[in-house]
Amino acid sequence: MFPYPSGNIHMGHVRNYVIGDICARYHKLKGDEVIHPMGWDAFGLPAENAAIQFKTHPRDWTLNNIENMKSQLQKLDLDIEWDREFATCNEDYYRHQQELFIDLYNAGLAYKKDALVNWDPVDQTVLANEQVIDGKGWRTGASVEKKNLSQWFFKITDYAEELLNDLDNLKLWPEKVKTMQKNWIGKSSGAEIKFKISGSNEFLNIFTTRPDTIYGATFIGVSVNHPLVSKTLNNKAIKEIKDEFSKVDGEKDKIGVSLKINCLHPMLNKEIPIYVANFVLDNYGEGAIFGCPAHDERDFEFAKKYDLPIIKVIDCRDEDLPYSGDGKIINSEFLNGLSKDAAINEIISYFTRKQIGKEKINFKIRDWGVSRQRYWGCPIPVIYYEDGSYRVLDKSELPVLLPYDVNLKGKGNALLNLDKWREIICPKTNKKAYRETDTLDTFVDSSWYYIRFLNNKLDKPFEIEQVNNLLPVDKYIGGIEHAILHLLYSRFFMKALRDIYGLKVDEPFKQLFTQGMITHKTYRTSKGEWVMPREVVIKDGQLILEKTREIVEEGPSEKMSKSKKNVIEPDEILNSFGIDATRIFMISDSPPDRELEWTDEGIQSSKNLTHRIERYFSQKKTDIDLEVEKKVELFIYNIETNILNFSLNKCVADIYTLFNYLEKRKVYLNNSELSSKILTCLFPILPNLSSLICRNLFNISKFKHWPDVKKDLLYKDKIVLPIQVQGKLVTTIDTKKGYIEKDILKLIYQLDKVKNKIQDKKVIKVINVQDKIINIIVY
RNA sequence: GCGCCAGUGGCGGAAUGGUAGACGCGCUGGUCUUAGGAACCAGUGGGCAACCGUGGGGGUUCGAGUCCCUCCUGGCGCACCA
Repeated sequence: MFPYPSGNIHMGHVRNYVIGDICARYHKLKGDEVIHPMGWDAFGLPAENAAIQFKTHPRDWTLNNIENMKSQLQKLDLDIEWDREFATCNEDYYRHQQELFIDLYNAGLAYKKDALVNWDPVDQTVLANEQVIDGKGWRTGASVEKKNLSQWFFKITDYAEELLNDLDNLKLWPEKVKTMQKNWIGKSSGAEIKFKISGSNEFLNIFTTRPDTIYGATFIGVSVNHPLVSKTLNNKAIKEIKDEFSKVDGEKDKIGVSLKINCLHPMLNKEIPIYVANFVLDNYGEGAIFGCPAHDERDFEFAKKYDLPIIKVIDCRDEDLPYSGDGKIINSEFLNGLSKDAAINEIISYFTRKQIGKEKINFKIRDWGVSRQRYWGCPIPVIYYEDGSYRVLDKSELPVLLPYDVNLKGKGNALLNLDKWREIICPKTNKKAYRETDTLDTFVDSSWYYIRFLNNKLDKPFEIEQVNNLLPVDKYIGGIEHAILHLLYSRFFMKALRDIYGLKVDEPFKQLFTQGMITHKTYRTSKGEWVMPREVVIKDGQLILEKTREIVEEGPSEKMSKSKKNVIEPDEILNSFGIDATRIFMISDSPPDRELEWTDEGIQSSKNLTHRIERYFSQKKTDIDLEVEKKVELFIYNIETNILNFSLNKCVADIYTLFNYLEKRKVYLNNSELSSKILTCLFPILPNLSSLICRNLFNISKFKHWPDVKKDLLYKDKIVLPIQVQGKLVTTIDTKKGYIEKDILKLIYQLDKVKNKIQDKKVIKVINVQDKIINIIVY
């Protein structure tokens, strides 16, 4: 995943890009066509906030950071094609995005509507549902407010079913990410039922997964944001209810206020009251429910509190109420005696016949709100006329450039105050018009950047042929935090573009690898102040702060963060330990998908390994025998297998195993053919060091092809055969593959250890797994 | 509450149902010395031993860290989803 240019590369970036670089270098050596690009996710709020804080311009701040981070990345010796580089904040990227916006609009996948949206009061902008975590903005942590605003949306819900189903085809994605997306899409099937409002000709729509319990409905609950509420109550009354609701711990207490109007029960000749209830969500289903207290925990609690009738419609013991399981339907006229599923079918067909309801599949996922009320983003190519109507621009009218000269000091969106940019005369109608001042969510930028990497110079977003030939991305590496943000949006984009352009690609990323985070020990003083690990020393068995001699306490290893002062700067590490040791450490201690704890010992031993390899190859050549050759072939095989499986920690173990063997036997390969093979295999992991040694030994600077493994040399003739008695290991014997069972048993029975085990018992069975193990069963 | 993943030495971690602990860190003892952020040699799961050992308890199997059931613990995600 491409980085956000926040200022400096951090260790997480280093790990991410080293993993990818090892794969890329390996595949290049194999002769595969590899595209290994880098770019910048360069629009976004941090730039704007930083610009205000440091009195600079978001563009200058961003471009500066890019320059800095690029030079830092280059120090890592990454084999990146910098020709493909771009930043999403530059015109030559976002102008094409504006074109895609127009495509989406024309395809009916982008639309504008008034909606209740998430408002981040700190960043002063709207956020998509995916960007609100536990009711708080994902970047600011501020409590999100609900606002009714006219906003642009992308119709991701059109693809809900496909986004869900196609997860099954993503065989090379972590199960965890797929589960998260599945939960987010949130498909459930049930029915939509129309309840007639008493004394009115209007109806209230309700979604339920349990239409079989309709006869047990004794009240209606609506969300406080439901249209019926604003129609019935005045603003003051609504505000009072909201205040009331915000006072209780919404997760626990179910409270409500009667709207003092009723609904007609669709099956029974009776009226049931409508309540505004705090536990009814406005963003799920229709924002309205029917309450069936006997068979739903929440409804039960609510009914108890407000003394509403509880009518049992599924046969169960009274003490089991509320009972939400399966059972025989009772008290429900023609449904009586049916099971849950049969009753659901029966009642839905009844509703359909009577036109008071229908079968309904409901999705939790909502359309993607993409409008942001901030300056530093891609302008939305739309103009508004004075009568309030709007027009999406033609592609010929693009690009809509983001102006540079803005005043960011005022509150709100700087573009709103920039009349000379905002006001135009529409060239089509000659009428006065105003540009859209909302910009696109930065997740739009990152939803198609991998396509742009195929050709960043093209005068249109992409070439259809090229997309068909080269996508999906074979290996995509990044953190799991994007599981339902970037990774879901990109899947939607790929599918939408497929339908618009007739592409043959369904999914953007064939294999997803989620790398673990890097952690480091934390330390704090007795006052609770965080202390940098390198300022801590041990004195008389006590951890103390070197400067002030204060006693400090060691905390758990946690994700590196500036606030906890446990950050390690890549620049410093590269300067003291070099590229190769840094790369080795990034992959050595843990599997790449798990946490990696930063330790001083770890980076030091990585450095020692690089020295050791260097020393090894400077030794004079000795005789080489077949066994050495076999070990080298095994090494090639193992490294290759482990790179392909992302088991990079095992690659490091393979390196140690090989050099332990060679040095133990004092076999030195120097400039032999075997050295060349070993160095080629080291190249993806240690490009700098292996190139250097290669130049010294062979006077060539480039590695040729990845060596083909001589499979016949992997065959092991001599084996150590484990001998078990009663399934427990007793001893092992050295033998050769293909031994004759009868002959070897004679030998085995003479071994003291075996004799002692068997004693005078009778051998009743011998299990010989040829060349693997022998198990003797006695009685 | 629901879902997913994990639990193996002092630590990070290896083990297509077939010798548990590869490899590394740390530690112990030693060697060398151009005194290094070294290097090298030997050792390092527990136990004197027989033996015991992969979170607990069952099961399948000739054989289980690995498969099944169940419980416990930890992590992550979702969570009033009607």
